[in-house]
Amino acid sequence: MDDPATDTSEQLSDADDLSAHPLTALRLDKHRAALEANSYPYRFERTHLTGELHDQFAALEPGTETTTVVRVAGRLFNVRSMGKLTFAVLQDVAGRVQLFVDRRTLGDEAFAKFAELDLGDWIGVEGLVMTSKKGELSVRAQSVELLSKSLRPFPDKWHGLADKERRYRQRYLDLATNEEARRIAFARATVVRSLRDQFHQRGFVEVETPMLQPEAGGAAARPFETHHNALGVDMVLRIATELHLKRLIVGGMERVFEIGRIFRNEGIDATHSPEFTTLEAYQAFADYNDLMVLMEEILAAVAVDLNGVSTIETADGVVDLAGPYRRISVIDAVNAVLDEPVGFGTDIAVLRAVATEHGVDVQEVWGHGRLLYALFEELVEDTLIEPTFVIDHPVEISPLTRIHRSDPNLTERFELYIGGAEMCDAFSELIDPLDQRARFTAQAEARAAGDDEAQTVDEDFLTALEYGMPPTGGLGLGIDRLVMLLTGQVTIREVVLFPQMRPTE
RNA sequence: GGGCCUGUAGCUCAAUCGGUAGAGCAGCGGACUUUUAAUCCGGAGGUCGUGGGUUCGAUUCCCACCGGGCCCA
Repeated sequence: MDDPATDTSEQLSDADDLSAHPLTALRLDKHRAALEANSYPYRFERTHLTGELHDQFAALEPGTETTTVVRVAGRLFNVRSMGKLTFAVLQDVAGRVQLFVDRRTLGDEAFAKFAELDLGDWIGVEGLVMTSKKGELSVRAQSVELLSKSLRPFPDKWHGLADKERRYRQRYLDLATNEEARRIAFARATVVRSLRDQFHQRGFVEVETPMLQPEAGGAAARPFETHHNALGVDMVLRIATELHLKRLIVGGMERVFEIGRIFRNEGIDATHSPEFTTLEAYQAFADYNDLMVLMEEILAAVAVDLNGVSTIETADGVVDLAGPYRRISVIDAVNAVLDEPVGFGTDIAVLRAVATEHGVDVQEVWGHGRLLYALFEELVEDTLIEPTFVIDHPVEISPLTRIHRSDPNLTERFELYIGGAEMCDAFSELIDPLDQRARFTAQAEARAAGDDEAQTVDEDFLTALEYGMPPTGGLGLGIDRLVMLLTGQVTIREVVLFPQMRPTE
């Protein structure tokens, strides 16, 4: 055998799993025979997706034969042989359709070849549209082509693949066998497209900013570290897109947004992935009040695009994404559940005691702002099921946010909570370079004191601000969490196609 | 980082209070031209995650390790 494409003799040894295992050895033999016969087509001309067939022929009565010839392609599943008649299921991206494989129609030779097919094989079928006696829409096969062989046995036809580890590591099997996996994957794509449409419609320009950066900024998180060989410098993967998008506002782009992956070097759990996707958007001449309205409009539109309605079923009940959403300040939210009200006027020792009493792990360096916000996280966050804007965060925890126009202890910031989870973080952006430098310096001091998530001084960003940034509203939206909410999933791994797992071996 | 649970046939799962394991589906052989997880008959399929320890004997008990899940910090 001179043709390398058909010489498989040295590509798999007898000791190889596929050759050695009885469940795969026969499939492998059939594959080698097909290679030698050079019988695999390079393409298949399809006339209908299965979904299109069901739409077009929904009205056929049971027991109808038509003269309409169609060509469908997909994976073969669920073969039921009656002897001289075989029923099978063909699955494509749109769904499934039954194949009516009748020996008289197909011919003895082709019928025998059909029996050689294995579950999971990719096939192309030409045949006549019909319905069975029970009314099942079917394609009466006139010719069948094996397009690609599946060498490995598929998971259980009824239970599918249930083992979570394998569902994540081998998502292709999950997608091939579990309808829910497909639903979520396509729902995510719909959500992203819908968000993109919404921002485009409002005059926002989609941009891309660096993932590789000399220093991480724009959020409180530890970065992944890497190295650029040619430049000979250490670099980090971005932890936010914020500081570059603001540079574009300085440059006069006025309305920009970016949908992209960011990376944070932290633990993995049901709601945290080391790489996740955010949408950040910045609008010149707008403040945080404008962005709250924008969020209400956009989230309702996305929900409708995906599900047809603005309401969502969650584990905690039905929530409606149609605005307006409730608004409550961080301090009011905390005081709504405390017996004695607290605030910036509260003695710091008393505030620490209250925080400790409610389970906060208080650190010595924390001021009023951080203590108040810690109380919010401890007492309130989980309880916010209906969409709620939590607004006016303390300056201490908001180093990139403009001071509140009516209270110097606070900033003009909001977080949007839905179903007990934070979806969105937004603010009237800090545009004064002098104040921004002071905030960065305070962050650097916290970092020096041991807070390794505190930010560093970004001189390049400060230089940009020194050229003048217009008043701007900016927001960040967690795409993964939004998809979780909209698809009813409780773990982020279910809405990420290939979640990070510990490598095997 | 702490706690709990988990790994058995290709897949989904049982069982053994310590005596080397079963079912359904898939696969293999056979019957069957209207099935819908087809049905019926027959046979086949396992280093019980890995490595130690205890024991006459370990899939089971103990320890460590490698994966995974849930809860907490």
